[in-house]
Amino acid sequence: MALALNAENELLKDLNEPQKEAVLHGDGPLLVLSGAGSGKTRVITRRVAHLVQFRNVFPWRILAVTFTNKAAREMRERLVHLLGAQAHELVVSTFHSSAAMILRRVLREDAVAQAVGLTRAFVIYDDGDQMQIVKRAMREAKVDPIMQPREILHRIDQEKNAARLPDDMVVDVDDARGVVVQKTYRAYQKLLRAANAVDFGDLLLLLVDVFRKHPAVLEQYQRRFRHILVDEFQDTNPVQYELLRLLAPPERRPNLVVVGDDDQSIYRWRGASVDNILNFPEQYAGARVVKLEQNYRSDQNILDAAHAVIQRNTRRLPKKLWSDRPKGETLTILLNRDERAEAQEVARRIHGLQREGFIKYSGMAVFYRTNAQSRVLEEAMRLARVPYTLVSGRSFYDRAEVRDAAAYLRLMVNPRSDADLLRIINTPARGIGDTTVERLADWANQAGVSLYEATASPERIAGLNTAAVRRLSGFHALVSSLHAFAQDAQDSASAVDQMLKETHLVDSLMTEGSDESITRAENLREFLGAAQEFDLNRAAAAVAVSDATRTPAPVEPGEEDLDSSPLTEDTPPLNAFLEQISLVGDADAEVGDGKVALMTLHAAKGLEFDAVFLTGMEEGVFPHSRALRGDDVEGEEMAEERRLCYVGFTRARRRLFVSLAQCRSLFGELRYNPPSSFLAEVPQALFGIAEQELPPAPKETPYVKRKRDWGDEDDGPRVDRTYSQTSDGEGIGGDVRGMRVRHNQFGMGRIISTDGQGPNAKVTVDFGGQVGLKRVIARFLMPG
DNA sequence: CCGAGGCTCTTTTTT
DNA sequence: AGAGCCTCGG
Repeated sequence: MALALNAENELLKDLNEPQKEAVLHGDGPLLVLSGAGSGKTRVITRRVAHLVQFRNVFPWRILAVTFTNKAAREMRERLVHLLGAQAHELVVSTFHSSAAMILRRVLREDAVAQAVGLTRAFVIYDDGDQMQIVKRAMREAKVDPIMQPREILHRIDQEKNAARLPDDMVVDVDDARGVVVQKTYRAYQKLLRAANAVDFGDLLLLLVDVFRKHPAVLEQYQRRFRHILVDEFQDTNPVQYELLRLLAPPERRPNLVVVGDDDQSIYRWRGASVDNILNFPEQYAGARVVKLEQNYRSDQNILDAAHAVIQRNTRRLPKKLWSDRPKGETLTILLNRDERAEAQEVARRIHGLQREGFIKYSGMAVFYRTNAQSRVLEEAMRLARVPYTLVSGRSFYDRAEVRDAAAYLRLMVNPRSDADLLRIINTPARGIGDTTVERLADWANQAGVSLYEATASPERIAGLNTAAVRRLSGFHALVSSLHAFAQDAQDSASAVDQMLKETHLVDSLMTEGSDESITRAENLREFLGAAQEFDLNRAAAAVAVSDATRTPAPVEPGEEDLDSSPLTEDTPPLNAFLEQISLVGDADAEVGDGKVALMTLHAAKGLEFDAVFLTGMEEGVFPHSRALRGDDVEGEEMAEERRLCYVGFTRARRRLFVSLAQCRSLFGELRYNPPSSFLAEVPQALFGIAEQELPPAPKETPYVKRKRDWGDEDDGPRVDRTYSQTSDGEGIGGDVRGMRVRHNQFGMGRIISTDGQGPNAKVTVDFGGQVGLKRVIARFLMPG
């Protein structure tokens, strides 16, 4: 017993009071309001460990849900560290992954499968597939072409996020667009079911639907999951919340622990509703509320800056983040001529920090608002030989050839998947062209069968010549053979291998012989490698939860029938691999590893770094122009941008660099954006510079000049790219920083930063007083 | 039936 | 600037 007590103290020893309170909280709902860097992941993992070790809760009765796979992976690792092999019996995954697993499970029951219209082999469609289906749905529902497919899809997604099936939509009769959405939505769902496919939204929505309609099924899971913990609760959308309410009904005072920070809610656009966290205490009457307000991560200057920005938002839950950390270094502004100069400057600073020796590459990160900004940054990192990883999650699986391979795999497990069939019916080219496909599709439509089924007897299809018939038969034989193989496949690698062989995907690329096609062939081999790795991991996990190590099933009366098996059990190996691809993405792109991390602000949530570079701090870039448009009446979009800024700032432990460019090319036009309004919100002392040195606050509208307006003439603004291209990121006048200089017109000043080198370098000089910051050409300056 | 080339339109963030 | 869509010529 003494030993156990010691162990318990061990588990609690480095926690502060509110953290302990959350970890030790007994039964009933709990809301943990946790500010940035206040140790919430630690609280969740310790609580789970505590439940298992000291409250004798079976690990398989605990469901811990996160939003991103990164977060889930990290949590699992920490739990393995705390609990050992038992941790593998916990269900730790994202909302979508756990919903997918449970959905496959409940489909075991015929009644459910019937009602939902899916089999256990269902496949998950991604964004591209969804677009295809929407277009087809629009045709079949014969809707007025008053809306773009993209927009309709967005509306459908929103409906799903709100937990509404087509029939649940409330549409006004004279709301023409609403009618279009509803009709398309209905046809869209029919097409998905016909293809034995679901989209991301369905994973949650259909499960909610099943639970609502089959109380007995729901009850099994209510009984099984005695403890549910949700991370990043501020980002739950209504379907997710509904799922939680079903599994943990408020009136039962369930053991539901939700952890979140309303200031870090950045997924409103995806249907997340901050109200979920704001109203939780009412929804779950009697819920305990614990606030984690001590920040352990960032130096005070950084926290002050973050606070200055976020406190401009109204409608926040009252809390005040504090820290006993030192003030630390001041924040640094990097003002640059254009985005290339910006990227180079960031690379240069990264080198600088690394050379100082206190911060390693792996402790640094570069953030940006939109993915499009990453390209220039990547280029600069390569040029400057800064090791970096692009944390985008899915780059590898987004490549065309890899998606082709995935489409074949999905077709293997589920030949009815029309979207996949259409994708690869002529890849590699096998002489089945548009006309043939159109006739095939028409016939399938008439007959009410899938495209694959239609290829079974192509001779029945009118208008096809003998060659086309022969080719379709050949294709059918291929898919049917692959399907048969997939039925018996014990692992995913053998299926991938077989698929690559039979389809000649690799061979055809190799015969093509171009550099590019060889790269693509290599990607496909890498895809096979990914499948092998996946199989190994799965096997290892299976061993960990094998009967030998399994925590015994319950012996409590009335619980003999409780299913304690791993949730993954019902997912066939190939589906599991596919699920990993679509739900988890590229697991290789891990943070750390001696490399600087490049990512969007959204991807940065939940991470922390010694040094953070927040690039593109310009009005229109960040905050994004969408949030600045007039249609944001509530200011909600702007509030979300501000929260995003808060998230970005609070990722930094020690150093925070904010950088901006005077002009930047966007969609082929040069844009002159004023500095981000967020910069003006930060007290200037935090930058360690006097008031007048700051870039001017945004007032004029961004100056935009279209390229074709100025053609090849030398008039109009131009960016001289030669500086960016010739300089190597080393010593672009770096040593003149702080130097005193004199200018004929502006007088005495101090150099803040430089772009380029030589007499034509652009130099930012602080002239003080009325003049303030000016950018001037180096040759107009005299040493002061 | 296939590929090349010109055209348009686009972009926020992701499970 | 780049991707995807469409049209045209082989």
